[in-house]
Amino acid sequence: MNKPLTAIDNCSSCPIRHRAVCARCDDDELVELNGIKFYKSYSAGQTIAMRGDALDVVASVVSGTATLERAIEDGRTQLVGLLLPSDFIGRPGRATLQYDVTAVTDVTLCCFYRKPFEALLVRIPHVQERMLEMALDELDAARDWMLLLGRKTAREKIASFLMLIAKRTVHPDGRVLGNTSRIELPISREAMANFLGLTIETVSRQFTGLRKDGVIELDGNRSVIVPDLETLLLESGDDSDGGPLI
Amino acid sequence: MNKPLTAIDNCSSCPIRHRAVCARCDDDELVELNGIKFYKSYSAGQTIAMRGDALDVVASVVSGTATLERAIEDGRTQLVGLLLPSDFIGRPGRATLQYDVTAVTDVTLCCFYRKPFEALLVRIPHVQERMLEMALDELDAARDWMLLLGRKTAREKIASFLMLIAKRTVHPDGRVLGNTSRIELPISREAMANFLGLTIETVSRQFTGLRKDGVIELDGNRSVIVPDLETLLLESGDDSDGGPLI
DNA sequence: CGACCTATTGATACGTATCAACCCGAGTGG
DNA sequence: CCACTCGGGTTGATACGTATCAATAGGTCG
Repeated sequence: MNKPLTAIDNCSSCPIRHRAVCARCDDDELVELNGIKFYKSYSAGQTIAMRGDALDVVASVVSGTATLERAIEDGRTQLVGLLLPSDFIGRPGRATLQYDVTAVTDVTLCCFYRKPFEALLVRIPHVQERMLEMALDELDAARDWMLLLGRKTAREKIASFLMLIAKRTVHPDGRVLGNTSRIELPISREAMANFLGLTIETVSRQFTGLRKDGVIELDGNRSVIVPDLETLLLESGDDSDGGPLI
Repeated sequence: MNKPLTAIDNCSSCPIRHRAVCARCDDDELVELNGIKFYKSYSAGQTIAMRGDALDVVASVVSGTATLERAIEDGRTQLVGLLLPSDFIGRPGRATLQYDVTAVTDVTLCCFYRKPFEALLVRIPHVQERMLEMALDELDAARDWMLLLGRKTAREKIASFLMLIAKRTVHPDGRVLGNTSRIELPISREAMANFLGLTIETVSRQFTGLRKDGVIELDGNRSVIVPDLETLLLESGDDSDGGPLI
């Protein structure tokens, strides 16, 4: 499913070249990054790292989907990040990982050892600028997610989640709204439940409810057809005047 | 209640000198910051800025408490940030504000016009480094908050909130746990409810419950005495092995 | 003193969790 | 080729936690 590594071992042909931490780098800087990067792949279901692990490596997601989650002892789990291609894993300046990272599909990472990467942050301001921009974007996303978790109903949560995936998936230059669209769900019902602060049963019931009301159609477990994205947006409880998210 | 502006108009005597965006600056850089900063004060209850406003100014909280919140049309509101001294308001590179910002106590801000501040970010890497560090800290805090909102019970939410305030309030060098402590609540029951994804009535009931169980004592509406912080920590549902947050 | 705001307490409703059964497609092995 | 099992998903009955609606209490200010 993933491109073989050989196809992307040169940064200039990398699929996340223009969205990841390296987005602003010029050719010279890219050469430097290229020199210290290495790829690592994980198969679906595999644990990439666990809370408390030493954080020796930071990485960008090149392909596939991973999750960031936080758990309490009694088993309750909250997904706190959905890592899609171009998203960054790990944090410069911190020695241990705060969250569990899991590959939900086959995943390929573009990795850097943390120490040299930190040194590089200082030398190449373009990387640091992009890191800051990405961190602030994630912060905004996290805050929207807090509104969802704290104040939205189960149905609104599901609709919001579908909109989120639709937005992240669609061509960055393309329009999103106003027409039929197929949404490929990157995660299972259980992961969705953990993302939305719900149980798997409630997630399932809300899918059924939205289907019966004609808002969505289901095509297998991992694919949703949305006849009218505007209707779905209304169900999500989000302001229409929210401004462009990407 | 606040120090008069004249007492802090020199950066070197500023109370947030070592925690705000300027924390890593040397004396020369401080002079440059000093040259373009200006103070602005708001009284308790005042709106500092609203969602959609042009973001011409960015600022650090010097004293007082402000909130960042997100609302949906029907009145549901979620607090997405609690801004205490040294916290930063606004985002370089973005032209409009995403959240409503309100002063909950009298607040003094150290302001910069956004454009010159952005230029300064490029010139003074120390500021950008610190901005990145602070953004990542906030991201971690937001993720912890997502766990709270999505998975914790009302009682755990209240206990977690009290622990959060205790941690932010205590002397940065001082120990927190193991002894009696008085926590001054910076916000009203309503704001707490909006922070925790609860109603004001539930917040009140949980306070009563924790009081009846001897976990806390109430001294007026804005002050909580905690006989044993360890007990409160247990009530919060957080792992004890969570590592130091600050 | 009365008006008002914030917080508390009470009665009840409602949404989601919980517990349990069932369905379905994919492997797997006889 | 079919029976079996297994994991993920759906559906149903019921329980429980928190929201909602309503009344009361306490403090502050005019």
